[in-house]
Amino acid sequence: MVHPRQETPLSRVPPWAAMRINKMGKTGQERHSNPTGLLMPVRNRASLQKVIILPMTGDALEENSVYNDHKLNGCGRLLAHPLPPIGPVNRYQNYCILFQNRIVVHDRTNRERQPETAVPFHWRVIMTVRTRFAPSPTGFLHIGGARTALFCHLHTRRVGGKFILRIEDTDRERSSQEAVDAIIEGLHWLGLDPDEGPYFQSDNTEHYLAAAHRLLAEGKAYRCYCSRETLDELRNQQREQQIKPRYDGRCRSRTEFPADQPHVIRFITPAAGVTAWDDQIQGTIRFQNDELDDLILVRSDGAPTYNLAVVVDDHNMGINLVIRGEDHISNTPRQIHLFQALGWAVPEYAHMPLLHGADGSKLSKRHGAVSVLQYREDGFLASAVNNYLVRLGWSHGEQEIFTMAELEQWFDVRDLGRSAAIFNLSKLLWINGHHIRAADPDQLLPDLLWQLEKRGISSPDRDLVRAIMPEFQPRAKTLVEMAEKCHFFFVDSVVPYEEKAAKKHFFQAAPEPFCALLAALTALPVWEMAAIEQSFRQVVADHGLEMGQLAQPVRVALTGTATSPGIHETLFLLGREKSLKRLQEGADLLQKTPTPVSEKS
RNA sequence: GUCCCCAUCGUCUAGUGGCCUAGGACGCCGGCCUCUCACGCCGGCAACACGGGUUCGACUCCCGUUGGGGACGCCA
Repeated sequence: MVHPRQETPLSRVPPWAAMRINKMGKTGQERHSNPTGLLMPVRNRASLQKVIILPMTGDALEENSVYNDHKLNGCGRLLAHPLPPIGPVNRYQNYCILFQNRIVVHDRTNRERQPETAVPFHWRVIMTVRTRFAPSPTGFLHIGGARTALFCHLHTRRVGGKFILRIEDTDRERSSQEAVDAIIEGLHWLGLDPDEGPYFQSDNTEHYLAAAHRLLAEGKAYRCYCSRETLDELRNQQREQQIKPRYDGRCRSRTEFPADQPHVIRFITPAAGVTAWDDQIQGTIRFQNDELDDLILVRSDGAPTYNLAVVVDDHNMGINLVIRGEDHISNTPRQIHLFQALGWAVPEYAHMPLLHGADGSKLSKRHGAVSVLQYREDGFLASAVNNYLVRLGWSHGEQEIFTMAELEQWFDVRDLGRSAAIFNLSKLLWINGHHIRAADPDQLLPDLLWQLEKRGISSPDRDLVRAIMPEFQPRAKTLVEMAEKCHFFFVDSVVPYEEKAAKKHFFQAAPEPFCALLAALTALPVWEMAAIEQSFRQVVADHGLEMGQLAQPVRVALTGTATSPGIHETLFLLGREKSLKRLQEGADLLQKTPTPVSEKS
């Protein structure tokens, strides 16, 4: 049985066909049989790498020569050269040209044939997916933004595309250099460095204004002189009437448009009809055009607005896939109108579900939506944060733990679910623990050293830290926790002991076996694991004890706490000098304190 | 209020009409391992929002209701 999705008519094969096929395990290319004269939409020239025509027979088509196409008069002007074919091509039969935003495939000799009798041939389209992450530098990179960037990055990796960083700083009041730096550093930490950029919208103001003035000249935009007060009043009235607040277009009917009086430039939104697109995550989304008002393109201070800047940049930068949060869905029809008014190709859209806080609303500062760099501070691994974020809305069988390499191979934005996910710290912790355990100790070393230094241990012994790491990897969910747990290795003395541990495990111990162990270890010729274990077991056996009866008080003496790696390992790693010193301190304390067993009753 | 989107265990998810007595993961509870703490292993609790259709058959398709979210700026 053929699934409906596979029945897409060839004439409607989307430009990201290459990507879709890729998902099936191919290499980003595929053959299709087409009738001749097919118009295949290509979203944006910049995205087009090459088109390869593979007809059944014939000679090679000449490369780089210009072919005029008279069949398409009225559609626009010829923009492109023929695309280089590979394989034998009959120059009088099949060729293709890039015409505006379409690839036109022709078969001259068969021009008069009916489509059903036309000789089919194969084509391949290889596109470069270009997507962008476009944060506004009004604050740090938070976890939701990081997720968007991650999805952009992963998706482009799989299809060999480009991931572009664009800083949307058209609001100069609220933008700051600190925020720009924080965003770039945050992305870098997560391993999401862009392939291109950062580009700054503040560098492109002239392009936006040129586009706005072109629309003005073409009668697709107009000057609006309404004051903010007028607009506020209008909005309030509309809210009272319980209708959607929007500009009523009153300045459209003006007869005078003096350019020297304070005004904004508004876009003339189509009054009727429907604007729809096939969202790669959400499916088809439709808006009635009469729901939309005339949006502002240029502010009264002459600065362009977001919607204008986005459209101009997406076009100029050759963006053909926009991956962004679903809070942008309502901007999309407006942006599509602008693309159309400017005669530009509309990109594909993928609106991803938002990340929510525990209360189920959009993640914000209120939820402690802190900078991603705070997660580094808190001892999380970038790979774990990425792993966690990608599982919010995406899955791959029953696998939970992923490496970046796996994600770059498997992630496809079209596999994302459509419902919002709630951020859940305990699962992040679990994943982080996994990544810590799986990590190469050498890779963790710089971060753990950093965490130790933050805890006041100046220049910790690098070799020692490296040596103890494997003991602590399974015992810590974060590097902060790891630093806490191995802290005792780096201090001069652990006295006084942690109260609870001392009371429960230390002061109840008998001094004799304790001192016997001290003596046995002191007598050891070499400080080796096997020898330490041997001595330990001997003392335990000699005094007729259980392991724990000696191990626990020793552990307290060594670490000041009731928990640590295995007691032999701890002794060995702590080293002869420190171990014996701490055992001696312990022995002194035990002998000074006349067994206060009765205290507990 | 209007428009748009969403809806499976507490949370993240699998599920594309019969493989579902609904699978996995986190968390939680119990156990095993054990010198402590972890790790690991075994087991348990726990969900298809509701109501109508369509169908021999609905978690899956359609409609409605309810609930949740988003948008409605001279912010992005």
